[in-house]
Amino acid sequence: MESRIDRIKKQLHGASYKLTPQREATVRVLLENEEDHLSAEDVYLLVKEKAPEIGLATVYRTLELLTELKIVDKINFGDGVSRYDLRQEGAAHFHHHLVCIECGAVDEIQEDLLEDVEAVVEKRWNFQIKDHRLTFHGICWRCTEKHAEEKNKENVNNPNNNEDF
Amino acid sequence: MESRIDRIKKQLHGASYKLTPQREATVRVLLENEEDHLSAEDVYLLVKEKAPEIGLATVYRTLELLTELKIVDKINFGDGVSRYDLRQEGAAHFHHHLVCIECGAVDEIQEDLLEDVEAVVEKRWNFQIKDHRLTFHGICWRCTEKHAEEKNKENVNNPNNNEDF
DNA sequence: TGTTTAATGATAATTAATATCAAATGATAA
DNA sequence: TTATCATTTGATATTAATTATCATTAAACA
Ligand SMILES: [Zn+2]
Ligand SMILES: [Zn+2]
Ligand SMILES: [Zn+2]
Ligand SMILES: [Zn+2]
Repeated sequence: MESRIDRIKKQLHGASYKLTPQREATVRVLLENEEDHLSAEDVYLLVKEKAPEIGLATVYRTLELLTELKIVDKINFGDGVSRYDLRQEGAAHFHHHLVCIECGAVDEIQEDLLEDVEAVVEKRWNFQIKDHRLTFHGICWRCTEKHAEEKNKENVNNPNNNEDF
Repeated sequence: MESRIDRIKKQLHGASYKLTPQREATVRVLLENEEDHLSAEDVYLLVKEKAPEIGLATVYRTLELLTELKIVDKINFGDGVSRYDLRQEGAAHFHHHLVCIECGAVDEIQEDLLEDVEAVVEKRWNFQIKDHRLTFHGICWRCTEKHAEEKNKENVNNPNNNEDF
């Protein structure tokens, strides 16, 4: 954690920015909620817990800065809100997402999976890929399991249930 | 074109909606600009040319309705605006996009390309995929060509240019 | 220490999208 | 046709996310 912050500090310095206390507090919130997909507002509320004097504008500015430096990626899942996602250290590309249309959960896929597709696109469309966004919308494993359980319960209560036939 | 509108009309009726003159005008604008990626505001301005009495709210409502019926897909390329894209008739999935980070052009990929990836995701992550969004960010072929031309010109003007060594 | 520059916080302004509601339209049945 | 009822519309108010502004503060400098 500390070493991660140190490296981010160096990245900022490399682009002649400072890691101010407000920026550090913001980065810490992102690190502590690495698996979440927080909006600027979400980050603001969490940062305020440790640094109550921080302003919303500063959070927006910090997130913008981190995006510019490719420390975080900005993504929009279709609700009108931008969300901010720490990039895996050293990752060449942004990771992928599974958005559940039933429960709203957002799961991550860290594996690349797109290598072949990107080779085709670069060649056939003569397009130099710098980054990508890949999001699947569907039903997550938790919701699928829940459905199976419910169906089970139904059949126990009513063994002659023949909806399957 | 007319037959396409007829089929959309039937889709609306099937869901017990009417194809009102306002809705038809909106659909026509989408058909006439099929390769563009119009925002609600863009659509509004274009529709007003043929149906000046239409209100912005109606355009938003129509686009929402068409999205619900999967006649159009709503997509966001990272500027804060939703854009609306006619789905290919009969297409199972939304097509992919190439967004140029230099000139802003948005090109389309109609080929699926994701079949294998989706099979892996469905199995390994136990996720039932219903739809997807795939966007590549990079440099389009036009910008690449332009760069090549510029470099050429440079070398003609200054044959001893040795920046390549 | 004074001087310059960068960063911050409060708040105003902008913008996209949604909500509200009275009026218009359209289909339906007497 | 006319009365009736639900749907749709247009104008406008409202909400919500983001950006802009600007005076103040903090940091680097020399
Ligand atoms: Zn789920
Ligand atoms: Zn993520
Ligand atoms: Zn380009
Ligand atoms: Zn498209």
